Amino acid sequence: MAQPRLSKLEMQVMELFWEHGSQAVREIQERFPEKARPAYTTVQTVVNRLETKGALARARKLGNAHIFEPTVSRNAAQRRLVDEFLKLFGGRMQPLMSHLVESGKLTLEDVAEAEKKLHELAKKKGPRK
Amino acid sequence: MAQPRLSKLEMQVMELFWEHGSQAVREIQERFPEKARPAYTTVQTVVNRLETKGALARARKLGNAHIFEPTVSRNAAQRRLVDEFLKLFGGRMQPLMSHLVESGKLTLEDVAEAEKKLHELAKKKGPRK
DNA sequence: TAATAATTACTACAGACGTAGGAGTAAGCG
DNA sequence: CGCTTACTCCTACGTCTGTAGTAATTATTA
Repeated sequence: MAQPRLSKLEMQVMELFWEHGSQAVREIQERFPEKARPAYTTVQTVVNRLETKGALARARKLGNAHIFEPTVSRNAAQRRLVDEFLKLFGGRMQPLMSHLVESGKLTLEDVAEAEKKLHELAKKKGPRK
Repeated sequence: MAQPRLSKLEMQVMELFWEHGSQAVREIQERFPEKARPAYTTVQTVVNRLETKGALARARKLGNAHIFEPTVSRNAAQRRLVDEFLKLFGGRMQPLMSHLVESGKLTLEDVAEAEKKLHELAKKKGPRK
């Protein structure tokens, strides 16, 4: 498997790595909002699983603690999620977009931004037939 | 819980209900593409779970078979998924849109469509400050 | 109505996840 | 060099999902 699927909590942990770089389990754990902070060993388990999945690697040791570093990019991981998610909609964008619009999450700026990107991409790749 | 989360397979089954209306387990099963058709009892299990979750209900009997009918709308279920999915992105649309664009799933038509919807919505709700 | 076919009901099970406890071990401190 | 603290390693466990078998029951039909 290229990149195995990452679960919700695993993504949250990865997010902390992408945002703050290499760090130890303790640091990760303490970055969780106090109100919803998992036990140290819970974070540890997740980190271990991420290591097994090849999303994190041990970079070095600091004292007796392992410092982990991300080995997949946020981009790759998110892409993976988006692809999978789209399948739930039968790959059809229309319903997805509708929901985004109706829920108020998608703004005109977002749309404009997307349009710009699309045009750039079209230019780079060459206009299709 | 308003609508409990529906899994991938559960969504696939629901999709068949939304598309074809009330039907029996056997029909559902046979609608799966032959190449990836789960065992009859697998479908049955999923249908039962959907019933428990309140997404399907027994409408009537035909012979000794139960005819199930959907009790949640496709719209509501999809909305649920979209909301949950967005959380994985910290609610930020930008990365999501980027991926959609880059994967080539989002077309200019989709964007135009979204824009139109946004304008309609703005009109209906009244222009904000 | 007795045999046959189709359905339902119940049970099972493995893998992924969230969650975490406990034992063992290494590090630093006094 | 013991003591205390922090961290790792291993194990566990309940829930959800995908998957499906078997037994019991109901229809159907010859």
